[in-house]
Amino acid sequence: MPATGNGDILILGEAPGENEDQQNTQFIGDTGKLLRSVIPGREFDRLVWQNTVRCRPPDNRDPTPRETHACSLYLERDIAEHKIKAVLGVGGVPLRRYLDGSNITRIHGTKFPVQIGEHTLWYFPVLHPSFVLRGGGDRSTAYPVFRADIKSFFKQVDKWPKPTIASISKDDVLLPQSAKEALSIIERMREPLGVDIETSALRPHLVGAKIITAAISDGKLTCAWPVEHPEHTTDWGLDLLLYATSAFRWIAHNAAFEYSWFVSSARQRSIDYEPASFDDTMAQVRLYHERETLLDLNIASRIHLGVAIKGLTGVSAKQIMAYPLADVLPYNGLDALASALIFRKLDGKVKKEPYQRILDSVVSTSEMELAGLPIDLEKAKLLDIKWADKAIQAEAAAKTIYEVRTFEQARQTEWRISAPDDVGIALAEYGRLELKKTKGGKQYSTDDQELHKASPDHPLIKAVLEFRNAAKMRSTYISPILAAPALHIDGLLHPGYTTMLTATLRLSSESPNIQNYPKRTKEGRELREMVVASSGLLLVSFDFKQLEVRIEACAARDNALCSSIIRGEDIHAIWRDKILDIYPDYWERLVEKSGESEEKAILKAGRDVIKSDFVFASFYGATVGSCAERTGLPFPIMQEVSNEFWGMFSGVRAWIKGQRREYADTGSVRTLTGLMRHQILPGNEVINTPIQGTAAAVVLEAQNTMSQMALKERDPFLHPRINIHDDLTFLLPDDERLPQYIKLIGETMVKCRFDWQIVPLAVDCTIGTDWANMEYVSSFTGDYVR
DNA sequence: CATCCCCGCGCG
DNA sequence: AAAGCGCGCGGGGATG
Repeated sequence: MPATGNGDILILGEAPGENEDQQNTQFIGDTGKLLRSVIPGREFDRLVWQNTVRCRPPDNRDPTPRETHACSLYLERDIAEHKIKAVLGVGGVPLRRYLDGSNITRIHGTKFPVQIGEHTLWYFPVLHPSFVLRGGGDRSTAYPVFRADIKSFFKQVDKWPKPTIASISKDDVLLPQSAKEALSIIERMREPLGVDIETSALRPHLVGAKIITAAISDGKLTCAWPVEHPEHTTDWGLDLLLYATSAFRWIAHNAAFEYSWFVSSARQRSIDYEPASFDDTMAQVRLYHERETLLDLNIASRIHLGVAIKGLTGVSAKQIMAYPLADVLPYNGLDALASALIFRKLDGKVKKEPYQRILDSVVSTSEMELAGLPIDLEKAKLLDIKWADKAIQAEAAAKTIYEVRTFEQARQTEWRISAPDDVGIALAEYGRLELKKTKGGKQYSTDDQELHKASPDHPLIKAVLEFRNAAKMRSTYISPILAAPALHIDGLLHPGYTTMLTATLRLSSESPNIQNYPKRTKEGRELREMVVASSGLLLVSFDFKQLEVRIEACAARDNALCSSIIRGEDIHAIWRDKILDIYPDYWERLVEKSGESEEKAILKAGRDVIKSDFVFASFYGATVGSCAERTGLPFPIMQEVSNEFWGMFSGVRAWIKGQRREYADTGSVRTLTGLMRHQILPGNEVINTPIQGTAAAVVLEAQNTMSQMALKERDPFLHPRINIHDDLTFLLPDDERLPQYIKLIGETMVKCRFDWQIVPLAVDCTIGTDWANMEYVSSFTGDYVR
């Protein structure tokens, strides 16, 4: 099938459909209609239409790579003939042809250079109209993104510079043999310097972790040298690295990694070291692309430099220790080079405020990771025994139950209490319970709620839930603490944090995830006793009060909500009390749900339920039915409460509507701090993203401020030690200085730092010798502009 | 053996 | 079809 049309822009589809095949032309039918409907009319006479594969594959399947390849010669000819300057690539099939391993839902709307035959041109991927049609056409959640990308393509295509592909080769990497030689190369470079290191382990505090090689590049000159590589250890490698990164501004792809290795290596050797100011290409890329992922240096280099940097050496980062030094050095050097070049491409092209916040968080978060947390090993051992015992008992009890014995006899296999599949089959097929199927329809649903609904006091269900709970306590929360002393050189617990991974730029924590240690039930909270203050210190937590509600109030500028906050009302407690007034029977449900017996504790648990399952849920778009199910309130009661709620907060309701409109118009949403998110978003994420993202920025700003103060004053107590989204925890001296520290931190955290703030921020301060038994000491409320 | 997904569940 | 959002982790199972 020949190309249709005449002009300098190629619309490149996947493959002809049936009608298109018969009529010998591209993009007819519904998909073509939808595509044409979003292309500005004046552009039509410059369009050339063609498909990646020129013949229709049977049954409308995706073309194979071989078929795609076979047609590429024709495509080259079309491009040369029409002097095509840019390709609007429609859907995932042509995208994968030019950017291997990428995903259209992640990369739509991003131009990158491609080499097709002799020609270098821009490729701009957009969603496929058939994907949009499947989701409901112009009512689909994908439609705003589809339309916005195509509009922006035509708006910008004539302003784009000529695409270029960086000429990079591993022969560019110089291999100095001495400190003197390396220094003379580095001194010929121009700031800022791209820097990259290869290491034997992911984190510097792990036992046996070493920097094996290092590399520096300014985009023209690049050099790489061994530090502590098994083949060759230099006595100058580390010193040179520390010198260069303290004397010159530097750039890294994920600077937190480099920062924590540099600082940690210096401190371990008692070297006085202060890193120079730095930039982070991962942060640039994260903000430039306005969506999560797309962080990988290889993809970034492919998009921004035209070269997949990792493909040039054939070294795999995951098994770096398996390669000879002669392979590692060029690999290391090219990463530094790519980082230096990407920085220069993106410098000045990302929003300053969010970018600076990420750079600051590199320091504060690295310091948090490096500092680690003291643990009580004896307590951990006791808890391990306690929960192991509970697990054994629950499993033994389950094994005697009729359904399980029948399961094992009938199937002649052992019934496994930890396999949801076995649990479902035993209950539904060898017992008489009705269980829903899971989302994929593959198994019986056996989650807590479903089992409880099926039969609240079935002995097998009780045993399974007890076992699951005990197993989770041990494997997820206790065992990482037991393992910590053998893993880390200082014997402390070092949860790791990532700063750029999440959709809203919240931090996330891993190994272990310190952000999800149990808190809501008494029994679960006991696990927090494993995290303790070292002697002479106290754990001191500062928790932002109702942070997301305050932000939604600012975003919506809702009078009722703002006034309620300014009056200092506890909105979750108020709605809990309203509900208990209307429906006193709910008390029993709260008693059962919380497992508490004291009135105060039950009220607190009730507040938490209403907070997460009604107030927050409603603010983020939950339906009345879902709120009713989650809180355990009867539907009519929930309906009544909900009506009153929205009557009161009509401003929030209007803001929610406005958010949906903004997404429909632009395919993007933004936080109050200017962080954009441009990707396919289901309706309720459109609401959640601005709120959660703004809250994350507020907390990060406080974290960064405290950390900067700690470095400036040379007072390590001021470094936050834990970040849990609305909570910063510190380890402070338990002496006469404590009140001043608390006052300083509390007042700093609630300071008004944003022009959109029309209600105050507030924090509650709690202290304890362990992380479970924290007592309230004071609150701080900040200023605000109204 | 490594890697991915599913399921379930802890936190904000 | 969508059902509040955001995370990480462990066990089981399928895949290569």
